[in-house]
Amino acid sequence: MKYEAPPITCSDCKMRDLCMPAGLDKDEIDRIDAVVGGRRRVKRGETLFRSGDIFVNLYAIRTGFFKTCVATEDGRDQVTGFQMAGEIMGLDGIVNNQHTCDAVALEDTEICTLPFEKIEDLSREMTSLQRHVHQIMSREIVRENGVMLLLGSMRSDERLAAFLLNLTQRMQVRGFSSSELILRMTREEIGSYLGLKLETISRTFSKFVSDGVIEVKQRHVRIIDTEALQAIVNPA
Amino acid sequence: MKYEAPPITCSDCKMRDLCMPAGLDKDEIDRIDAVVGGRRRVKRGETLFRSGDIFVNLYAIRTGFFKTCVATEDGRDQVTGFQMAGEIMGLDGIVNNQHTCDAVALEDTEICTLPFEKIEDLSREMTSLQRHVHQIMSREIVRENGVMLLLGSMRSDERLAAFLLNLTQRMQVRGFSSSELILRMTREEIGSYLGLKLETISRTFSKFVSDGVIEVKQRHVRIIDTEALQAIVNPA
DNA sequence: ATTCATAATTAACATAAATCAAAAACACAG
DNA sequence: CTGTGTTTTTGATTTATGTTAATTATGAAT
Repeated sequence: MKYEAPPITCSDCKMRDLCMPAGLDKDEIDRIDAVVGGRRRVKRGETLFRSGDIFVNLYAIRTGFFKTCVATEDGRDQVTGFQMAGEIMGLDGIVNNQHTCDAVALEDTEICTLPFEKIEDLSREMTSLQRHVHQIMSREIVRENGVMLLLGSMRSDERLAAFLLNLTQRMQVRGFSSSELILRMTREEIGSYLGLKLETISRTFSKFVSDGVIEVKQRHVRIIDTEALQAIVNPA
Repeated sequence: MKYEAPPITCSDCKMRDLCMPAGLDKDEIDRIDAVVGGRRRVKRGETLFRSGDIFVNLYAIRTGFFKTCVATEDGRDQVTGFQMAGEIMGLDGIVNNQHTCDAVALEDTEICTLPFEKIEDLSREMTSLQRHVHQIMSREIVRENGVMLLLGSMRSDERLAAFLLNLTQRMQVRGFSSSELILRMTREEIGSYLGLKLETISRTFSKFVSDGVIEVKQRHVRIIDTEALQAIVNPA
């Protein structure tokens, strides 16, 4: 089957340092490898899980970009995050055995399925894994705290600058350029995440361009002046 | 010492159902009791932990109300939550062994100290505790998703209505009236949490009063028409 | 009781961002 | 290459919320 993901193991995976605990020995890696339920592709626009689905697995992204969104009953929705390779999705489902958000692929992706019960079983035996699971969840809590700060007390230009810096930082950790950026999401999705309308995103991009802080060509963004962006986020 | 908290154990604690796993036998309760590091009072205005503090403990609230806030470098800050009896604080500290928010008592409180290493040790042996810790963290993630939805896509009256309903629901779980409410926080703190200014909170309260939805006398709020509040949050 | 500090209300006015609208740029199927 | 739908940009206008300011309530301290 041409579209099956290659049968790669965690030991071979370049994202290992991001989604697994650091400093494991060979045996420990194999034990984690054994709980990974499967790897599969999710194509652009497809949904990995959606609100209301029974929770069984966490998912690690091997390649590609996702968004997660929550919705009100009357149909408004809110992007709650953009996830990239090495990040874990599905933590929202643990508390009530049911997902409370949708995870949608923003480009063709490959994901690893992590049956949560098995993760729990193994993390009772492996302190490093237990610690890692706790850290992943805590990291998500801290991230969301930051988004609350952004949504609750920043202006539109501060929000967009913070967003761009966050993306480049995460890309840099993954070995990509910290000044060159290809956005996987629309202006509307960025706006939803930042609590703004797409027109405001577009206008703010234009303003940054005319101020010489970035260059924008479609979804391709080049950061010209990182310090200026930082100064926008954090006016001295 | 008059101001020492009484040496109450989890077995005696009325909040047990909220902060502990359900359905434990006597022995299991005792084992959890043994890891609780201590109980102490934190008075109104005092800080339980603050951003930058080394993370050692989680804290369970026995009585009283807290707020948590994060801050930008340039001094703006954002209330990220209001916590009440039975809720757990400090999860933000796990990921980097350092707290990233401040926890401030909004009235005189009693808290239980939960040394996190001991929690981790015990939860490797007690599946129910392990599961419980995961649920608490996941619940916090889901809560913050909800706040993001509120901050990112609701109007001021919708935000305040949602806030009031959330508070009454949580009070009701604790055996209090679902229509009678004493706010422990100022208008400014509510505003910070909801991404609004205190004047907007005050105006919106006044509007709700003149619409006959609530009665407000200082920090005392009486919900007259719950359905109307729900309709504001979720316009059909 | 009186004073002082903090909190809350209310009004008038300013502004950032939303809304409405139109055009341009682009992606892609045929 | 051509037509069609989506995404993006930009401008004109409106509006929700912020800002400023003055007044009143409340509670704590003496």
